[in-house]
Amino acid sequence: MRRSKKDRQQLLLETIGENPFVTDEELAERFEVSVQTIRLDRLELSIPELRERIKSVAEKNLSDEIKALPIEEIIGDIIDIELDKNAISIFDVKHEHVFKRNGIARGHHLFAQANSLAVAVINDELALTAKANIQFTRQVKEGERVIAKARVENRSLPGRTIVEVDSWVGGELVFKGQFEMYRSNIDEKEV
Amino acid sequence: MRRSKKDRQQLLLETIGENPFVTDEELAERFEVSVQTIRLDRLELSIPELRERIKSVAEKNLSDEIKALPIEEIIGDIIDIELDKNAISIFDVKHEHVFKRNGIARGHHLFAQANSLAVAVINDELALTAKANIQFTRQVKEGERVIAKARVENRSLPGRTIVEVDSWVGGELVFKGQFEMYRSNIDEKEV
DNA sequence: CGAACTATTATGACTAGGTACTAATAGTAG
DNA sequence: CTACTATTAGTACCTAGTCATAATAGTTCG
Repeated sequence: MRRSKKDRQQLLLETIGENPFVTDEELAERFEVSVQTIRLDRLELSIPELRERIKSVAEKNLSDEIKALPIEEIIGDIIDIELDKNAISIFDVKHEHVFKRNGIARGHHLFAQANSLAVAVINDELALTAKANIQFTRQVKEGERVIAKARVENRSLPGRTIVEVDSWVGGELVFKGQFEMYRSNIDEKEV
Repeated sequence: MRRSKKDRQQLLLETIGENPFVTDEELAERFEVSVQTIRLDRLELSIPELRERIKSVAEKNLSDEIKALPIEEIIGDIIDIELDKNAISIFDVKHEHVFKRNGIARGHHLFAQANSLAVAVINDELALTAKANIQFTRQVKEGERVIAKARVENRSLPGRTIVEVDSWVGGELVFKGQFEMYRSNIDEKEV
């Protein structure tokens, strides 16, 4: 045994988690076991075969697109949403989001996350940002995870909705914005 | 012939475009032709097989680096710049920048262009946005060219610089923002 | 009329990346 | 020694195709 069964299976989960596109054959080579062993492992761990994995990734994508009234191209992953009330999204700051020179996240990514969330939380297909008032209260670095929390204010004008978005890294406030959103379905009943 | 070859192939393109998960067999039933005919059609139209289609949908989704924003160092092309004074950039609104639903540009792209320009115009390697006050004054559609003009205000505070950015499409103002930028190379503490 | 051509269908051999099942072997524990 | 686990091997079968070849039906040209 190169590794214990348990270790290998743990690694297998991680490996497939990172890259669902890997075949049993490739995995067998990587772990220096036979293809059959990999298949037994997958069976025990209830990991579906390659094609099913790919399919589910694709379906997840497609279903996002279908249900995509507001959620078309959100920056960050929405993990919780209650339309017209509040929403939370996560955005992991990666290498491509930061200034090369100092590793600090470019402001527009934080803005994009907040703006996306503000658009998404509004229960309106055509929500658009009209104005925004924002502050970057702390610099965000590569590798940090930004949690944005949006809440819709009640004191909204007709046809306009105010959304407050606060973004946090750990316990620290890194971004604060007030978004004035235009909405189209002012007094209409919508589905 | 139930339909002409041309009609069927046109419909085939649309059908697969709407639902890439459909098999040749299902298509054959739908169009009342043999599976072989469907395959010939796909060959002529260069439509890849089901598995390849699913895979590409999945891959598109998985590369959230692309999804997260293909934002390089600068959004838009800077066509004129005078450090600490003013700068101009051009940003062409393409398909990937707009809401699918209505073809209106997502606010964060206009913000990103303006923010990028505000950072660039500051004669400081480590310029960062501290606050911004922005307005989206007119909707921008796919295909339009946005010209952003940044000018640095003199009335800046120590360690801070105010940059005004106005963005235009043709003669119309589409975006207006006031950016308060940090700068490090004034005798201030490191940021 | 027959030859030429297009469109369609059928057939068979082969492929990747599996599932499901059976069987053999190596190594360890009681 | 026996029981058991872990691993490997092999076979048949599956889906959703590719590729090549051939047969057939219908139409058009001369």
